[in-house]
Amino acid sequence: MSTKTSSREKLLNAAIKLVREHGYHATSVEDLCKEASVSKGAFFHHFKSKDDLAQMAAQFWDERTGKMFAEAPYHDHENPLDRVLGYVDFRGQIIDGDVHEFTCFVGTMVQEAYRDAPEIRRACRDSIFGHASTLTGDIEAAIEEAGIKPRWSAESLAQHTQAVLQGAYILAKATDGRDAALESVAHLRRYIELLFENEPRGSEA
Amino acid sequence: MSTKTSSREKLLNAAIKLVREHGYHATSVEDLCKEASVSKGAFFHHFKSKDDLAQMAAQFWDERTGKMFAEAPYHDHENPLDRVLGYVDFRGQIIDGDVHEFTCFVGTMVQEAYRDAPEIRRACRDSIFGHASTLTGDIEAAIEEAGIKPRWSAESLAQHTQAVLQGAYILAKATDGRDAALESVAHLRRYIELLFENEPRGSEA
DNA sequence: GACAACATACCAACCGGTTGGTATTTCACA
DNA sequence: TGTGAAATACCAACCGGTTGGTATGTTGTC
Repeated sequence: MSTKTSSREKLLNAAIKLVREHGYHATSVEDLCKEASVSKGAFFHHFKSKDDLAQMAAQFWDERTGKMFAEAPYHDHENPLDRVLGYVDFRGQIIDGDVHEFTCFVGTMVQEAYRDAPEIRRACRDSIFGHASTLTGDIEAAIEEAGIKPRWSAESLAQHTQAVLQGAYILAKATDGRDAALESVAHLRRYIELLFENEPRGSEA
Repeated sequence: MSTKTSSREKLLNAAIKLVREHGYHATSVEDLCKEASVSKGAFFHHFKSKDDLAQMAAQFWDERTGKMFAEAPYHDHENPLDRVLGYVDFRGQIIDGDVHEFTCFVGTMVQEAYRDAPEIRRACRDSIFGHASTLTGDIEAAIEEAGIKPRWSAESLAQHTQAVLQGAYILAKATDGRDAALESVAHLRRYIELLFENEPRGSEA
């Protein structure tokens, strides 16, 4: 339990920072070592390869963001729909600062790795869809509480929230600003509100 | 008017193909030359640099897809809302084949270039938002026809459709399949339907 | 003295880009 | 219509720098 961060963790954090800024292939092993203030020897002591680091960084990101969302205040709402909408609001709140500070590490990386690095792809997929699955319980409860029989599944809506967020980040990158992203999050919130206001109640439409 | 495609155009097409498959930085100039069956000399005769090709390819993609959407059948609907929903359905229909065949070239590239290559970023932004703007007219007409006074703007909804599509492509890449993307497009369609069913009519809510 | 945790020096392959040169097309003017 | 000079289109060989990865040595700790 040393006070200073281990080399391994410094490299993991460097990967998250530099990949979000420049992308995976544009970030060299030397860039990562410089950012983490470690030698190349240390890098290859802790990781088999650059791809190995990427895979581990995806898991590290998943754990880090997992904790952050688990501790977020939106879980405190009694009403399950309020928890879902609270999640969306929370996602809007953390769209702040520079683009590379609020965009998604695994969403960025999977675009560069999905075809040529299947292990990275799977690690990113697990992070995105694992995070989405933390929403399905609340969505299911909201469906039950509203007494509706939707044609869409809770899982599908949870995954759709991730699609909207990932797409919002692309608009943010394209414009180099957060405004377009926030607009999309507002549309997502409105969609969920409409879904629970207007689905047919207690019958298959 | 020669029958064979020019070297310049072959390189542009090679860029679109290889960047969609492997990403921008993972695609080397030599890869592009091999794919286009031209020499490196020809490459640098037609383009100042790799970044220059990328910028030109973004414009080329914009023109190509612009024609494709201009000729698509959804414009034929009399009702403007049907044209908007027809557009979304059309976007769903072209999500077919391998992932790299239906994903967006400029959306992929802007993620790798937004910070270090501002000219590429701008070219990608112009393509995405220019395409979005082809929808605003129909959305405005649909608003007028429905007699609603929405809190959202036509432009904002048009841009949101692009966010959903870009995000859908990320889910497709993460899963290496189209199913999750199609689900998100279905959610987008449902959102637009709900917006025009349920907005307050003729008054500010 | 065994082992993890590094550091240094190094490598072959590859990178974007340049060079000097040639084949082909275009076009003004006799 | 013929001609020559300029512009265009292209090619193979090459360049210095960078790449991911390795080989070998050193240090601190149990």
